[in-house]
Amino acid sequence: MQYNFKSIEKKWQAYWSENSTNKVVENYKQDKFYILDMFPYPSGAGLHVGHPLGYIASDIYARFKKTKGFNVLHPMGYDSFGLPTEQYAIQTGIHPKIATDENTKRYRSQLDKLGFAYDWSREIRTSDPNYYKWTQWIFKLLFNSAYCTIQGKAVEISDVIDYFDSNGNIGASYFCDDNIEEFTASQWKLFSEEDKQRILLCYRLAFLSDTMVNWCPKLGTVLANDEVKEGRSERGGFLVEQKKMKQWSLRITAYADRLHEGLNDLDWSDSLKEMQRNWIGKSKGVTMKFNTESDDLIEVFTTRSDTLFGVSFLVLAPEHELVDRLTSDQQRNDVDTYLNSSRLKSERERQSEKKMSGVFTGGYAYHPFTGDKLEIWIADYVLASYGTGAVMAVPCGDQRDWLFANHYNIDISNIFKDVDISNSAYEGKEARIINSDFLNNLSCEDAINLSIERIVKEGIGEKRINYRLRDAVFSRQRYWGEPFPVYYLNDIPYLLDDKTFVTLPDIDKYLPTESGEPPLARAQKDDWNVFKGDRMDTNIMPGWAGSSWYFLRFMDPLNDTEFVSREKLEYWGQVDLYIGGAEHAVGHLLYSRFWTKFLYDKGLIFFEEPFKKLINQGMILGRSNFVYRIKDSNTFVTKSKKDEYETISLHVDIDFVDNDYLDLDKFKNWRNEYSDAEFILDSDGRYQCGFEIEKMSKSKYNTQTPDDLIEKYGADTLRLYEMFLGPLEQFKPWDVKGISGVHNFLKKLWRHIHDKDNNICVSVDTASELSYKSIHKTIKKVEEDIERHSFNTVVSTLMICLNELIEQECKNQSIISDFLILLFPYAPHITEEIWRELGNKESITLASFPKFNSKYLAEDQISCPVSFNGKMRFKILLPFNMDKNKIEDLVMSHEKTKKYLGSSKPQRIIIVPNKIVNIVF
RNA sequence: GCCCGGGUGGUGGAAUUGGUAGACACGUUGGACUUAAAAUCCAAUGAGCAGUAAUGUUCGUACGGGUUCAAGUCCCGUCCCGGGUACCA
Repeated sequence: MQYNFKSIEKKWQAYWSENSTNKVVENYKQDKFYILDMFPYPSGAGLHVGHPLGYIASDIYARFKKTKGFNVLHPMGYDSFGLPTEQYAIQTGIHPKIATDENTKRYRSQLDKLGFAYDWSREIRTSDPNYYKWTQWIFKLLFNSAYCTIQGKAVEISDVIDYFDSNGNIGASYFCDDNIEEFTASQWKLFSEEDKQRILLCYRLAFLSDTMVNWCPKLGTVLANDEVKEGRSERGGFLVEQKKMKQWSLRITAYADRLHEGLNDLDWSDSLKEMQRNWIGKSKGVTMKFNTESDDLIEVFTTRSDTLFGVSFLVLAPEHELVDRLTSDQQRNDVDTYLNSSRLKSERERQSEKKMSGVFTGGYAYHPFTGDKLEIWIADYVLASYGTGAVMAVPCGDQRDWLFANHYNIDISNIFKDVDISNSAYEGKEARIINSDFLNNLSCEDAINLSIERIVKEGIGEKRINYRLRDAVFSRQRYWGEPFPVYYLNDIPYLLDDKTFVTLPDIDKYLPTESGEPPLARAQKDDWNVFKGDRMDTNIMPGWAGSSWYFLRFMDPLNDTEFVSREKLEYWGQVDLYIGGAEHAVGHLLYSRFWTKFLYDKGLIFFEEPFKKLINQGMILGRSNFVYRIKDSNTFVTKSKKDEYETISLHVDIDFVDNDYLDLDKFKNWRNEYSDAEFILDSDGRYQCGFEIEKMSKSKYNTQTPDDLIEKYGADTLRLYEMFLGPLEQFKPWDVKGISGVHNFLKKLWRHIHDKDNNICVSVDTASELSYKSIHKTIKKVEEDIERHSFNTVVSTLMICLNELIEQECKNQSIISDFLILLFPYAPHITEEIWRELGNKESITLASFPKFNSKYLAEDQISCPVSFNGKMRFKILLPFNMDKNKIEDLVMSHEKTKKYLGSSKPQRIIIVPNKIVNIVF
């Protein structure tokens, strides 16, 4: 009998489950470590080999931290609200709850087979009413809060009321809002209750407003900006259009600056932080007011106030509020035509159009410094929703302005020294400024500073920071999500009281109503667990609502009176390590940070950032195989001969292919149409398939489930192999070719310490010096590598160590035990089995990491002199026990060294064991 | 266009601070064991040149330069691949 992974893995998985080995209990005296995976959306397709990659890494790190003495929280749950399940419900009529239950069951069994050490008693599902009632609770907090720009934090809505009672809101930008009405304190007091509510709605962090939204007709819902990729829905790939609708939004823009600044201290990858920075899009600049002929003020925003004297005209967005007043009678017709045509264009069409288009209003403005008369144009390359919706056009310094000026024959003046702008604008920042009055001869940076100073001093404008980030649309017109704890009276939204939450009502059909209302409008009065006012809110929250705070709930998932208890919150704190895919860079990861900062403001949690360290695991790509069918025939030709024919390439299931060679019988049996297929083969009688690396997908027949591989090699092998594939962060194609290598490693380990009858055979005699060297070298390297999350190199290190122990015929029990503990995080089943065979009563999960002893760590290598500088210092890598004369000889005999030293002798030699050494001459 | 990554044998990848490039594994080839297969074990394996051989020697980390006694690693320029993002003023 050899290494029987099937029975071993089954046995220990059952044991761990029966004995709740992985249950985590708060131990306030022990150091904690919180490690989290991005919880999965339980789709119908189940897991493929790409999914567990991050889970394996986190499991390894969690187990490792446990052997290092930490109390490790490593929970798992499901992000179980979402679109695909609902689409499935529409097609089949099956309630999303039932489909979700089935899918999670399947996920669970797949995860269990991999031997993960999750504490399943803490499992949460976002679609569980006991969970989402707390999501609703946070929504209520957001609704009852506003953002005070002076204090720089969220405040109670009652603070806003107090402020209005004594100050009104004239002039002050004391709170973040989207209100345009101004009123005095006395006017405020005279408003009706309804009017007050309507105004307050403009100040709440969760607010209802008419906004341009991304409407996806095919999905029948609105989408957030991060759910739209290149004008299409991220899920489904349907066209998305712009539409004005009354929607819930969250005022994330209030937090733009804190979200931007907070990135600096996070231990996240640079690329990911950069993505968030770009998404927030912070730009520092200045606003400037231009007087017009008609005595209006046009306010523009610019980051390049140094180019102030290069302005040749102004451009307004078509939606700008002054367009109508500025248009002259002669131009009225042209302007109306242009406005109509641009209104008909979707955002996408506007953006895809490369040609500049615009129209002259007939109006003029005056340059605030030169007094020059500037034409005012309208063009849709200026966006109404960014900055002030108007720009000062500097054709010599901005390519868009240059193209526009060129197209409409507007003069282009040059303010850059020694720069040719006849073919394009100069967008660099190196040139000196000329033709610019008080900015002449300054560098770009100095000119920006001086110009801002003057602009502010003369009262023409003020410093301003703009953000690209927009408020997050928070409602969806779908069914399978969190309902809002909101009812309406006279079309004004009111919250349900503190203790009341809405459970998702059952409905007969999951489609929108005939009148176009969301599916929840199908629910009759009695279908709701609570019904107040004229009507209930029939929107649901977006997919990211539940996932924006789930890491908090894991600390205390069963708490019925609080979202999480203070005590547990204080103990577990921030997530120390978060592992997941980079596709959530500007969605989930930004929203979680936003909610965390908000809850921090409310004094409910004690940290401002949710995830201290983040690792993005790279996607595992599939390797698809192709066969080549000769056109209009049922004959398939091998790869090497395909160019001799006119062929169509077809995806073929990778199960029928071994090492790119097709199993002809399996292929023929795949589908009826192939049963009498004919083949043109290679000279060796085989059919070779083509291949391509693509995303794993069912339709490409290139998915590989973990289940098949576990069946064939066992979970321990799969875990080791997924790590062995390469660096965690890297995108890599899945390829099973190498799996036999790690499987052999486990078999070798088994054989090394078992005899022919499969009995454990180790020795208690003292091992050789060499063997201690091997194991201690390995202990050191494994610890360092796991700590720096280099999970792939650990596997090699362990393989080398085992090879050495085998060669040394070392079966020393304590060395083997140490080795098992090192291997345990990667391969928990086989190590647990051997651990018990060695006579240990307790599970290996309770073992502690072996202590490394530096006395076994001498280097054997000698390298040549390595460094030379003017002071005649040399660096040399050598064993620390080598004597000085020998070193001297070594140095003196080295060819290149001789060249520099001639015959002089070293004066002093400084030796640092095992390190590079300085030799002073 | 802009911003981030990255480019190392036939393949996946090592090389942690500039210090023997190619660890470890796959694959391939040859051999042992076997009636045979599977399994296992041993050996060779970056390229070129010289040699019967041990061995010696030159080239070699996308390309071209540079710094250094020493460069896969640092600097400058070019090319290619991947990701993000875009009329954001």
